[in-house]
Amino acid sequence: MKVKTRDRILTTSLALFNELGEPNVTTLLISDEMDISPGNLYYHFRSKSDIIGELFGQYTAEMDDLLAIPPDVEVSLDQLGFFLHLLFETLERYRFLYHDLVNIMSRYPDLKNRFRKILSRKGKGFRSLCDSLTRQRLMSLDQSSLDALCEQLTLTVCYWESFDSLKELGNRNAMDPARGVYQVFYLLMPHLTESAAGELTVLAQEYRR
Amino acid sequence: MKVKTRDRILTTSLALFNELGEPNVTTLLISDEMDISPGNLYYHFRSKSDIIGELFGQYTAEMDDLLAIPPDVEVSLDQLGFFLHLLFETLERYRFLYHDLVNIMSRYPDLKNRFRKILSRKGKGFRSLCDSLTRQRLMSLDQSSLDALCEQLTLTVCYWESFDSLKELGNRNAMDPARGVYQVFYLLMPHLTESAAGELTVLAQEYRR
DNA sequence: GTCTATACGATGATAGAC
DNA sequence: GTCTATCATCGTATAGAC
Repeated sequence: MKVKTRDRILTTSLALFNELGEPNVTTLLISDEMDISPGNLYYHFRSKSDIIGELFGQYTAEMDDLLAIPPDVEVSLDQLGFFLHLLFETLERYRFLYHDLVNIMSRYPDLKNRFRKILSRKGKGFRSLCDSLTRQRLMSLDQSSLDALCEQLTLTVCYWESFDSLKELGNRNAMDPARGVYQVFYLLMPHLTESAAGELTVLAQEYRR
Repeated sequence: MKVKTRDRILTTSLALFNELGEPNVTTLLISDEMDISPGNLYYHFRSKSDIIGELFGQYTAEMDDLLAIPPDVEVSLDQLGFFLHLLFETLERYRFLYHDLVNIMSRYPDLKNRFRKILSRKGKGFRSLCDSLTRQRLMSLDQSSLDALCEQLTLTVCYWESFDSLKELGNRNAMDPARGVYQVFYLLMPHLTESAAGELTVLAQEYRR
């Protein structure tokens, strides 16, 4: 069973975008990498922005799936770690989007609002998770602190990969979702009750590299 | 006394880069905006990357100045707020650098190492400040938490502006350094002693918008 | 120092045969 | 569906006159 060319274009583009940065990837490079002709690529996609739009659609779909957290959910710290790991893994797979955000958004303007929607969904997801921890009396926060924390969590998941890969340039450690989970754990730590914080410290060691 | 053309090129470029994103600003647009010819621009700068390199030099110089924090410094919370405000203000003035980081770094490769140097300098600066707070018994942290906190502070100052302007797209609130200060205050809050946290809460209100 | 004119290369995209 | 041309455009950069 052969993989459809259209899908191969998407996966190849994604890989190249992540590796080289979207602006450095020409339609010629994509078709070259796939051993097809540029004309063939343009048979499947009307333009380069269409490819990006479709990849963004995939990203959105995966994120929506991940962030569909019921407001009455009860998460354990273990489950939280698992969730975060999945989240960082997904963000890493579409990391090119955040590497040249302004450039990408300015060339494909409809992406702006779609980006903002995802952003607010991330914030709401974290809110649900924090609420859950609060209900379980693992965490205790006043309103302002909670707002600031969720904001901070959202910022961190969005930009952690960019930050980390800049710091670890060419390092083998780079691009391990676990590093992100570890960092977020330490963001939550100071707001947890003593026993929960102890548990999370132990858990954090498993994510440490 | 006339401002030198060379300097006007730099300030005009900076303004346009910040407003439109560096990849969207052509040398023609710069010279057009200044009412000079493209040839004239190329008389003063050998290439577009030279302009970016020089702007990056300015950014580095201002940052180095700001981050030259003596290890034995004693800062009050007030002074800390003032420092953060200056820091965010400077980062905002050179925000284009972080808006398309990968793209910029890939086209002007020598910037990579210079970026990393600044990054590590930021981390060390925050370390000195935290050490000062610790010495004054305003803050208390184990080693792992301190590392994670400084990492988090560095990430936040680098990407806060990008994050905030994405969230507040076209909003008037956007691009006020005070918002960044407020956010960083809440990052420090949970690690402070009760009285210091109270003081910082009050101070944070002044930065609230 | 500043201008006009232009070369050059790269890239997104199309036309038409197979 | 896929290929081989080929176009049109744009952006950087240079040459040479004033």
